[in-house]
Amino acid sequence: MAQIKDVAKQAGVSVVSVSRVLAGHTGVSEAIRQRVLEAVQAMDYRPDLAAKRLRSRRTDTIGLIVSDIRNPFFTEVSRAVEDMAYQNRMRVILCNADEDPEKEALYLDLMRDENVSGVILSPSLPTLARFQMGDYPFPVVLVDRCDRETNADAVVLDNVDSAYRLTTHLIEQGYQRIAFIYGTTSATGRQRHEGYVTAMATHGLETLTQAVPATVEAARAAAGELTRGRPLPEALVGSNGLILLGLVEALRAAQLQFPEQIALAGFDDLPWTRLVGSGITVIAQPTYDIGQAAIELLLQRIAHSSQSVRRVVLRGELRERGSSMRRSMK
Amino acid sequence: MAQIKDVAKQAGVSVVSVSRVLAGHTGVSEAIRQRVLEAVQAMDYRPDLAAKRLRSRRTDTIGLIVSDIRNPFFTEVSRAVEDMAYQNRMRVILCNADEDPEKEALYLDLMRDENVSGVILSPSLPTLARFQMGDYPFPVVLVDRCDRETNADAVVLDNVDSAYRLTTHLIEQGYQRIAFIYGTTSATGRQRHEGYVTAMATHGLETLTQAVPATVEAARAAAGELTRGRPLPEALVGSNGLILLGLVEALRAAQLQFPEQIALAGFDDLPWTRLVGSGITVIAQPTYDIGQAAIELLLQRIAHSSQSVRRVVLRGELRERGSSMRRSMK
DNA sequence: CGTTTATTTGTAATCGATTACATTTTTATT
DNA sequence: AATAAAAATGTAATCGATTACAAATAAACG
Repeated sequence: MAQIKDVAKQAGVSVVSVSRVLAGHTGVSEAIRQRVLEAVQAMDYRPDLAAKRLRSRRTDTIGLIVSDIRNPFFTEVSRAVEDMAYQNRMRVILCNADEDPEKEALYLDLMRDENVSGVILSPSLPTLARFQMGDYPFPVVLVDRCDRETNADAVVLDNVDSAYRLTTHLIEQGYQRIAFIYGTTSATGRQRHEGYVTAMATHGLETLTQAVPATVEAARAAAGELTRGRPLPEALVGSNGLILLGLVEALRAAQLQFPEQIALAGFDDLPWTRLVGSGITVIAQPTYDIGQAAIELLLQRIAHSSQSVRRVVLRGELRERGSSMRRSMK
Repeated sequence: MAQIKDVAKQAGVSVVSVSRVLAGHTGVSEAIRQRVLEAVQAMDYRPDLAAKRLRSRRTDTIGLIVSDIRNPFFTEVSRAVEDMAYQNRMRVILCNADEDPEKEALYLDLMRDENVSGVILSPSLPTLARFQMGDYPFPVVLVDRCDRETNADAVVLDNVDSAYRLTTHLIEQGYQRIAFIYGTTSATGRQRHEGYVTAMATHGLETLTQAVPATVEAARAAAGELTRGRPLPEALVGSNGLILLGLVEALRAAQLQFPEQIALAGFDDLPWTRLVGSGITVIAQPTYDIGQAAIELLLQRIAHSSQSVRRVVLRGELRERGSSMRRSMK
């Protein structure tokens, strides 16, 4: 493998000149620049990244710690982050914390070892609660999850508003006994719950909620319970894709037709939501945009470590699906 | 940040001793070992990875290049690879090639720059066709995709057999006009097609196939065409999860009930396959096992670069779902 | 007990780039 | 044309660990 001194010899210049050309520095004559580039081409020279990182004390690597890689929301965010990162000549180390605060801590530690330039993190509740800017030797941008108190750069959905709009939409369709099943694992569930509560209160309706761990199984169990209650809820709303999946399974198990006997709605526009029953009305998240915004924030923060804290709030899009059975009853 | 010489000073030993203790070398007295470990603890010393990698010429990093991170198959494989890698003190760089051979080449190049210890790759067709062991300065293990000629370590599903079993299952249920829609983007589609053809021939049935790019849209279009043909096929089989999704959409668009008017089956046990209609019979892939096997192969190859080439073939599991409408007709 | 051998420990060189600083060359200015 | 200022180039030090090799210490043996 050719190294910088070989290139220098070939081009008849010193190693610094080669280094400067490759770093895109100014202050190097066009003649030398050409000779160096030729030599680099001819020898197919690749700088040794380990050496470069050691001396320059920069890794140009960012860490992405997602809560659950199986959740399509996060895979889409990852895709965006990866695309943007490589466009900016940065590398990505992807870590999947599986909603486990310990794994999260472990990976954050690892990021320190790797001396990353920055981290994008979707924190679990305990981590979020403890989170302090400056706890880490690298900038951190939160995605998907953060709360009012959090003092950190973040990119999130307008959870409260989206849930409010979704709930109001159902109410306008004539539904009144609307139950909300939400995940307690993350801050998003809480916020979406808040929007639901507000919407119900605004319309003078009683709330009916179930807080569960954000898993398909827990949601199924909770929905099973709700469907055995009387009077039967008129609609069920799930706070994310996994929970929504549990709800569908529960309705099938209880042999309840939707939307005829009970309506369904929720968050995350997963491919299957248009295929079950006559489709499920959902709030779609701009996942790619979220990832993109996150890395933009991070790159800005890396460049200007002391700029003011920013929060990017993206709007969820209501996608109405299925027949609106109750509209006539309004 | 503490560095190795600080630890050495604190422990009253030389830097080599510290290095040796941390490397887990033998030939270091218990007394020194203890003193060093104490100092390391006390100072919260973390070796500088860039320096370590530069001098040792090893990165203990593996590259994982998947064809499409949005495909749940690959996210699950990634999860397994990541879990196993970190258990073996290795890092993972995840890259998503989006089924684009150019991106694939780009990432393989990047792996060389990163001086990775090895790579796990799910190759696109062009890359697979050109693939030669020894083309890369690191070992490569293929996953999901390889063909008979490929001379490389690989972990794959028994695609031909699984497709044969799935098709035979349908035939035994009384279906005869069975259409097979398969992706042309990867080797798996071809192989599954082969299993289908063999099963049909064995039972003296005529084949009916559509080769499409492996996307939801293409599958939907192809299925639309098939459903407009007369006589109507009795069953549609999709060669992977994305195609299956396209088939479902096409049937909905054509207002065909399944399995009453036309049956559906395919590959990949995605969560929604049990929720549409009365469920879809599928071949489930042991995704986690595939990832696990891949990294095991890779670690072995890294340890013994000249061992003989291995291919791990895992068996798909038939998961029957939905009512078997035609059994009576058999 | 002296000599050989094995085991610990330490000194110095090294990995391959970047950066601080010094030097030379060029350009601008009077 | 002489001098100051700016630009281009090079020399040497450096990043923080590992490894080759040498030296010191301990164990083994006749």
